[in-house]
Amino acid sequence: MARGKSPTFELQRGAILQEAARLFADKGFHNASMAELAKACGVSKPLLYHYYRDKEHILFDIADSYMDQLLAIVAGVEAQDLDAEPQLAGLVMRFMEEYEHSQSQHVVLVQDVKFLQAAQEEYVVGKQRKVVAAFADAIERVEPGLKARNLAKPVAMILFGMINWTFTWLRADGHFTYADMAPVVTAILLNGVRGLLKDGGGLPGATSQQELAASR
Amino acid sequence: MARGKSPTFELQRGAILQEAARLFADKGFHNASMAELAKACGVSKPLLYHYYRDKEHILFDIADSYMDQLLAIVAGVEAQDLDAEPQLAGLVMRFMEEYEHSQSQHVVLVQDVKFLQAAQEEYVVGKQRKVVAAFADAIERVEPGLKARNLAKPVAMILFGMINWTFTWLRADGHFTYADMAPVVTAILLNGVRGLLKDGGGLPGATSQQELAASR
DNA sequence: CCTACCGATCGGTAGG
DNA sequence: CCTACCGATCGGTAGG
Repeated sequence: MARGKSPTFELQRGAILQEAARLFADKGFHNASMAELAKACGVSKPLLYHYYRDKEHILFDIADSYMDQLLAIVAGVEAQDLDAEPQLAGLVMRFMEEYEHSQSQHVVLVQDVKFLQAAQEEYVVGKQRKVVAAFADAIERVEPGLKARNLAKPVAMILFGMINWTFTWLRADGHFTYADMAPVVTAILLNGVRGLLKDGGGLPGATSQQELAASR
Repeated sequence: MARGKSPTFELQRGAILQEAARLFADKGFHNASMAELAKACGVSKPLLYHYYRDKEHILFDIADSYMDQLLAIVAGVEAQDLDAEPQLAGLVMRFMEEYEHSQSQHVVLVQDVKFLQAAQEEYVVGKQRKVVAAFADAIERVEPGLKARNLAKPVAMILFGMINWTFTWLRADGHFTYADMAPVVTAILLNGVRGLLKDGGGLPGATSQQELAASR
């Protein structure tokens, strides 16, 4: 008869996951060793293999469980049935709040997911696509004219650029905080998107582009 | 008397550099082997060590020479003595044009520079800081009010987020091109920054932030 | 005594 | 849950 797992199994696993996220984010997946991870967790290297089959499964669990967190945030904001602009602002605010406390997970997601096997990578990327679709929908509600030009998704990716890039320059202990920057990002996005469809707003084919080409 | 180096030395070195950028960007610095690089270059592994002392010097040369290219673009736009908005738009346009043709170099810069020795990393980061300062100055010229709030540099980093993140979603063969997206980014930035200092623009302390906190 | 370049193998360490 | 190891592959260099 199977004895079942120790009641502390999930706790230990979670501790390993958190330490691994920190280590992989800091040193990179291939430059971080299982021996280092074992030492950081205060356990032997073979014991790590009691909780995870191999190094790649740890990477997958970091990325997959983090995507579940982000999807839960999306669902939570959508359940509030907000108007278009507060909903988009809420998504940005909630994501940046989450990012502040998940820096390691996010860095791993961005820099190491490509090292997963194709099937596992695709599984994580599928969840990422759901998040992008939710943001694109929210953007489309704010500026419905973007839909006709298929610009909702590109604008969503531009927004993700603004907030995801914060990992390279925003420090939790720095002069500016995530709470400071979330409204700035929201303002740039909302003001920026509102002006996007006007004449001279800079859309492909508008005059500003040709002026730049001429000044080359 | 020193005979000097072969006339093809610099050509060979440049070819290795380009191939290494492609390989490191694709597989990551630590997951790419010198044997693979040698094979991709069509030379023996020992011959690589004739052109570069070790693997890390290749990484440094990729990042450092790429930063020189970006600094040259900044200098070129500044030499045009444009008005504030055309100058900022020009910087964005030129950088995205460059990015389109330097995807590998840019990915290496973003994901692998942290693996350099501290002194070499700091050298590259110093050049990055010059680029950021140039963009922050251009942003400040467009919206001088940002200076008092020390927001020029954060807004510059938000802009770099928009354009640097394109590496994760813009494909040279995709539906949208860099040439399509540069004006969109410029429009979002210019419209966004213009509205940033107005009441209700979403700056730290503005009502929108408190509303979101209340709706939590 | 230089450079250019090879096949073979070095000392160490990776994941398991 | 440990010590002790493995097959393989790493970055870098030996002799010629």
